[in-house]
Parts: sequence; C-alpha cells; structure tokens
Amino acid sequence: MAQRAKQEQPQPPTTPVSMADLARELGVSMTTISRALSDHHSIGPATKQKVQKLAKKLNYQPNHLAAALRKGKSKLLGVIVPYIEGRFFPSVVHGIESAASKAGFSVIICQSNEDAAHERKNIETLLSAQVAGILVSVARTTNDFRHFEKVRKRGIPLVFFDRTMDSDAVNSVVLNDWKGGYQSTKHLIDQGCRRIAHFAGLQHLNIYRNRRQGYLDALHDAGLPQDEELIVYSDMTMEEGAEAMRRLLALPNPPDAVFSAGDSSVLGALQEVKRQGLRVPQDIALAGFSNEAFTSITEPMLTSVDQRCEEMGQATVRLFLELIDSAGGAYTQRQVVLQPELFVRESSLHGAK
Amino acid sequence: MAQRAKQEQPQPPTTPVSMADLARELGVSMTTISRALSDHHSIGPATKQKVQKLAKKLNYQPNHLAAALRKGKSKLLGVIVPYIEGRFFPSVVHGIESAASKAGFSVIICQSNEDAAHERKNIETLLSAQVAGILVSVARTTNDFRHFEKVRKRGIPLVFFDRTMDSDAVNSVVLNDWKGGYQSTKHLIDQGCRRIAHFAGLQHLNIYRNRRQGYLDALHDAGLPQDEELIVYSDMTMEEGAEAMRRLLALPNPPDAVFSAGDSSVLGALQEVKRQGLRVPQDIALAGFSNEAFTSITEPMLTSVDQRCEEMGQATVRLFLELIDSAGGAYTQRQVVLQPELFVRESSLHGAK
DNA sequence: GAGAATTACATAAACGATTGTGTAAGTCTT
DNA sequence: AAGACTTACACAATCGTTTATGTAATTCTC
Repeated sequence: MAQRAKQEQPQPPTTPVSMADLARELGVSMTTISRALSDHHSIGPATKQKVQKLAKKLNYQPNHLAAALRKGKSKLLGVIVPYIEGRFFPSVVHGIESAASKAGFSVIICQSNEDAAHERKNIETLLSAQVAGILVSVARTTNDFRHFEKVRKRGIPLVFFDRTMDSDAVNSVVLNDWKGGYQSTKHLIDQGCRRIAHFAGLQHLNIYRNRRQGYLDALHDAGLPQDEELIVYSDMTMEEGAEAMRRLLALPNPPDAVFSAGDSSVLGALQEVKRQGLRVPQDIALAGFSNEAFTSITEPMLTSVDQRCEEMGQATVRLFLELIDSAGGAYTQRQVVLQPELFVRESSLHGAK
Repeated sequence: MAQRAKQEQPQPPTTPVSMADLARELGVSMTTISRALSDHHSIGPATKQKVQKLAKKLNYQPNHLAAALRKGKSKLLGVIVPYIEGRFFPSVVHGIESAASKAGFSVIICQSNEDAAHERKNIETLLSAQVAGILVSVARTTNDFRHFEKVRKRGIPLVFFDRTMDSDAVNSVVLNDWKGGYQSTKHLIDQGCRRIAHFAGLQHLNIYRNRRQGYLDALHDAGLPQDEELIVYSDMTMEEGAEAMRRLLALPNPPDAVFSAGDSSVLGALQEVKRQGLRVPQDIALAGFSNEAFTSITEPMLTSVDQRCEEMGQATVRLFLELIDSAGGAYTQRQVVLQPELFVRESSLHGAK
C-alpha cells in the first residue's frame, strides 16, 4: 500500500545530535569526541579544537541522562521540604537553587506536606531518579528515620537543614535556635520585662525545643523564675496566638512580654492585645521568630529573629558539595550552625514608646 | 533518651538490585521481568506474581534514568520561574509540584533571576536533562523568544504560565488580568471615587499591560476621563509606591483613589498616605493586585485581586499532561484563562468608614 | 484437524555517553 | 640506539532499561 504523503506535518521533532554524529562527521571515534569535550589530556589540542568547533556548529547538547547512567551519578540534587509557602522554605529553596545551579546541579523539589509517609515516597522518587544527593528538612510527623538510613546505605550524601534528627551522626545545617531564643528573651529582660511568656512549638522538633531552651536559660541567667504557666504549646498559627494571648491576659498575674517561637502567632497576639485596648510594647512587649516580611509592616512593627534562610540554603549546598568531593571521608558527619540575628523593632522597645 | 553513639562502619555503598538480578534469581529473561513489572499482556499471571513478589522482597528500585534513556522521555518536568519569593511564585510552584507529583512526575526548578540569558541557560539545562516538558513564566528582560522555539522543535511540550508570549501559537495558562483591573477599578468607581490613579508595571509584560487596559476600560465604561498624568509606571516596589503616592498627592488636583497593579507598591502608598496624616479610604481609597498575605494585616486592610496562584500551577500541569497524552494533536495550542477574584477590604470601602 | 490466533517467554539490539585497555607513533634519556 | 615515557587515538564493554522480533506451545475457529 502506498504511503500517503505526510503533507502539512507541523514539523517532525528534530532529534538532537549525539556524540556519534560528531564522530561520524569528523571520522574519529566516539572516545575522541567524549574526551575532547571533557578536556581529557590524551587528546591533542588540534583535535580538541576541531571537535569543540563542530559541537558548537551542530549545536550538540550532551545527554545528561546517558552520562548519569554510565557514571552512576547524575547532576541532580534532590530537595525535600514540608511545603513551599511563607517566607522560610521558599527562601531556603531560593538559596539552594542558586548555589546548586552555580555548581552545575539542577534541583528536584519535593514536598512532604508534613507527612512522614509522603516523605518516604519522596525519598524513593529521588533515589530512583539517581540524584547525586538529598537535602531534607523533615516533616513534622516524622519520628521514624529508617528511610534516611537507606539513602546512606546507597552512599548518597544526605544533608538535613533546619529540621533535623537528634544525632551527631548526620550532616546538617541548622540555625542556632537556642541562641535566637536566648537573645530574644534577654532583650526583653533588658527592656525591663520581668514576666515573660513563651509561645512554644511542637517539642519533638529540634528547632522549637531549642528556642524554648534558650528562653528558659535566659530567664535562669537573669535570676528570673521559670513558670510553666507562662508557656503555651501549639502549632502557632495566628488564631492560636490570639487564643493564647487571651488566655495569658486573663491570668490573675498576666505577663508583661511574650517571646514567640513563630511570627504568625505573635501577630495573632498583637491583634488580640490591640483588640483589648492594651498597648504594645507599653503594656506588653512582643518578640517573634522568623523575621517574616510582615513583621516590618505591622503597627507597631514586630521584633523578630532572622533565620538566615538564604544562607541556610547555600550552606546546605556547600556541605553537600564537600561531601561529594571527599568521597573517601564522606562518612565523617558535619554540623554547620548559622547564627541568628535579632531584629529589634517597636514591639519590644520600651525606650521608644 | 539513650544516645546511640555507635561507631559507624564506613560500609561500602550497596548497589541497588537491577532487573538483571531479578532475572538471574528467577531463571527467566530480563524481558519477562520488565514486562511483568509493567503489566504487559504477554506475561502470564503466575509469572507476574512471582516477579512482583521477588521485586518487593529484594526491594527492587527501578532506575528511571535508564528507562528514560531508552524511551527518550523522562518523568521529569522542568519549571522556570523568575525567582522564588513573595507569594505568587512559591504558591504556583507549590501547585505545580502537587499536581505533577500526583501524575508521577518530579519537577526540576530553575530560576531565571529575571534574566533572559539565564533563562536560555535554564532551557539548555532542562533539555539536556531530557525533561518531558517545560513550564515557564518568562523573565522580565526576555524579548527574544528563539530559545523557546528550540524546545518546540524538539517536540517537547512547552507551557507558559502567567507571563507569556504575545501569540496564540503557544500553550499558556494565565489569569484574566484585564478583568482583575476592570473589576478593581469598577469597584472603586462604585465606591464613589472619580479620580482614580494607576500604578502600572512594565508594559512589555502581558500581565501589567492587561491590568492597565482593564483599568482604562473601566474608566471609559463609566464615562470617566483617562488621564495619563494619573498613571505611574515603575517596578512597583514599596519605595516606588510611596514615591509615586507623594508625587500624586502633590498634584494640584490629586486623585481620590489608586488602583495598583501590585501589592507592594500599594503598601508603600498606604504608608505614605498615613505619613501625610491623610486617611484611607476616606481621603484616598486603595486597591492592589496579588492578594499578598500582608494585605489582610495592614491597617486598614488592603483590597486586592487574588491571582489563583495554586490553581494556576495545577492548571499548567493539567495542560502539560493533555499535551503529552495527545501526542498526535500536540500541535494545537491552547490558552487557559483563570478568573481573578477581588477581595474587597477596608482600604476601599467608603461605606465602612 | 488444518490454519489462525493467542499465550508465554527468550534473544539481542538499541538509548548515548564513559572508560579500561590496546596500539601505534613520536620524544626523551643515557 | 634501545628502552622508557608521553602523546594521540580506536575498540569494545558497560550502565539498566525497553522493545522489535522471533519461537515454541496452546487454544480457538469452521
């Protein structure tokens, strides 16, 4: 049967040129092509020139998949975050992407949605994509860490950032959350506050546990009592912050300040305080954590601890790069700790009333 | 809690089991393994069972790279955004990742940093990673679109979202920005405003051009004059918003409202208005665009147009999936238009003064 | 019960790059 | 001038899948 002329085919997809094409064109072997392109010493400068010129001319695009398959390692970097919203994770991802891209890596993003099972799935996905490494901030619900063990067994660099495991046997990049809590609380004390409450997050996450400990230690160092009645545990949403504030203000002996481990909850608290006709910081001083964008547009502006989001992303990538460089010593585990920065704003400045 | 300080052996990385391993174990060919795992009809149910059971038992993880190499198409989806900050792009990416992941695709994120050259690089990177498709929101500086042409030539689905090309010959998912501008402006008119200014973005981007046109058309339909003096073009940062507001308020005949194509600039404007001792919305009503998180925590809260960020991400993935399904008709280009939603808040409500 | 269709599997060639090994020539050493 | 290097390249195996093409055995059709 005669084949009908395929007339107005909008354009058959052009297949990209391969190394074989270049080799044929120049009458040399594929070895030569491969080595010329990767600047191998065993290829003469003249040949290299020729090959590279032809590659430009034919617009040769290396197939990274093929290379990755052969070499067993791709130029892909897996990242798992609980979600991509708010200020923190988008900024960290921003930092990761920038640094990774500079080092020639592409990043694959996965969301765990704060779910441990989903996180396990993500690990599988990334492993079967043959990523060169995995950067992860663990989901809130993760309490079993065996899926991470598997990554290590495969010899693939694993770096935790921000939310990590309680172990020295991991690579991690974290903020000195303790210090953030300490500084913030000490600042409130310095402003004359004596009864400082704390909005605490879920205590199985290292970050919230450390912030709380910093708070407690600052109180202790100042000779102030530690009153569990003044610590409110929650997910620290705006609503929960407002609710917590209501509860605290109703105490017979209400606090004169709040240090919150999150910004949303302190925002809720601020609104509640204003709703009750009280003044910030005169009646109650406020300090938060995360330095969210909105902290500088509330009235009064909110004091908060900056988490160095972008630096954290970059540091995480740097650590990853170190790990693949030192293939031999890859089993030494390193912890990088970033220093927080306290941004003092109106909500805690008694002098600026 | 017991500290597991066990000295870790530098265990040699275990190599993952391959189909060959399964085949050897069962004494069948790799063909059988491959087909059993992909549920091919030519494999008997008993054999399928056996293979799948062994795969589970040995914890077989398919090497997607190899499959992708062979099939010429991977399960990777490339995404190029100008940056990952603020509300819009993180949310869209969030939507994209969720939808893609549901369809079995992993997403590779690239940032163009608003730079056309960088964007070209991103395209190369994604192509050589053999992605199955590319979703892109073009950089502000892009005015040459040839690099996108190359993607089409390769037969790889390309979908623009939000910021697109001026052409029907593309697949795109956009917001009805015109309508957002129109609704917003009409709302201000309905509130009694008669001299409405506009903060306009760079006019070579479709989104800002359309918002401006919506604004103009609403004025026209209401029989109001269009006064170029009241349109301020800028990058719409907070500072530029404040500056623009200053300029407008200094006019002999200042406006009684501002419709801004962005939220940051309207926030700057709000602060400037308050600084000058004027009241919002009584002296000047304000409306923005993007429905940023901060719009509901300013005082007064800011009216703004919601861009359906997450829906946009999901719709973009859906369109991509349609394209790869209908491999034949992949050349028909589709435009999906999402409808904006105006969130009316205090900054524009004269009745609620 | 002969031919067609279906079932159930195997063989082997891809996909596109990397790389250990082999082999000529040319250069250097002594 | 003989052995030791170095230079410059080719051969062919390899990474882990997919898949076109067999090839028997079984079942179905009329």
